[in-house]
Amino acid sequence: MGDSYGSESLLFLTDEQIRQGIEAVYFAYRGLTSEPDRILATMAYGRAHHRAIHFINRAPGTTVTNLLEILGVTKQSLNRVLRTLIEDGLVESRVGKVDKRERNLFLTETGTALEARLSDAQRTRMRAAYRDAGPEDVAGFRRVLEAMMDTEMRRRYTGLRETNS
Amino acid sequence: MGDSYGSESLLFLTDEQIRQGIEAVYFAYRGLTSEPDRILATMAYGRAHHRAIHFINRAPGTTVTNLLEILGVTKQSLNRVLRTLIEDGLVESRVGKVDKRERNLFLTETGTALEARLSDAQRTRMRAAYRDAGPEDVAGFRRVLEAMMDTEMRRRYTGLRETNS
DNA sequence: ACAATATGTCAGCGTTGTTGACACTCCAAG
DNA sequence: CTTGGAGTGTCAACAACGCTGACATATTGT
Repeated sequence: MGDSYGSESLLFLTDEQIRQGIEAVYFAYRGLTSEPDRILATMAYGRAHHRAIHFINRAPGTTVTNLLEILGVTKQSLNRVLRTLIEDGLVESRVGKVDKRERNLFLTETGTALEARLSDAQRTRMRAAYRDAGPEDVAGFRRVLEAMMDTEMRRRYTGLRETNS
Repeated sequence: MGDSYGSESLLFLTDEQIRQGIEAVYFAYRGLTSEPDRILATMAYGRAHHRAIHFINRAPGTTVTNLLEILGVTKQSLNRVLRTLIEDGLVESRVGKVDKRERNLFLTETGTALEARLSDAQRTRMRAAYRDAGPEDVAGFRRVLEAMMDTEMRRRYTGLRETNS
């Protein structure tokens, strides 16, 4: 493939080139989830559990509603996953201090350990890809991906960073 | 965010920076599938149907086994999807010429129309992202993503291109 | 003839998404 | 203080789409 998508040719983007980009995201997503999926399958968990664990770890103390918005699922669906994680002692749900209706979610030690195991697998792959490419490519990679997230998602995404206090 | 991932800082990649890349892929994948999902939901189809249609369009005449390898699912799972697509007249299954055990898959006119509608939605978003970034960024984007696909996937991916004759 | 391949199909199961309905707690406005 | 609404949890039912296992059929190659 080599320089088939060199920068000079990108002024005129064919549908074929665009399609290759779409497929690349699809395969990359699959590559990023395959290892965690294998780990989770050995303990009766799935990708939904991974997502919950990931974002609780990322923003400890987040509320259920906040998590619902980030994940874009219904509360019934999330609740089922959260319940098993709490029962299994991976997630702790504390009643909110200011608003007692809210539940602040935290990973327990066990939960943190699983999170680390799952994200290690992903980071290893990610680091390898970053290394195989190069710093310039990584910067471009990030800029295109951020441009791809729709407005609503970017709001959630950046909003989450502020929660991280 | 701005230059938080400028190229000079990437010589030292923190776990935080890597995690942001992982999340970006997740959100980008979601952004890429949300519109097609909405279209498909109106006609009793799902993402699995989209994937099948996409790769049959990409490599007309592909066999069932080939498709199984690309999609990485079981034949039972694919068969369920393929059956409905054939029944609904979106996909045509012709007995192989050289090997009569094989079935060569093609999109019908209706199937091609749906494929166009679905990929139009994705291409529009992709083009917008490419435009918001720039040629250099797009080249980096592609290089990192290709490095992310695991060896097996890249084999299938590139192998598919040759089938396209 | 026989083994292997490609495909299709049936039955059953698990995860994870959906709607709809309902209950409870708590906050805030009237 | 009462009432409305937000945040949360839960039950039931359902659909999409993965999976395994088993079996049938046609075809191919040895």
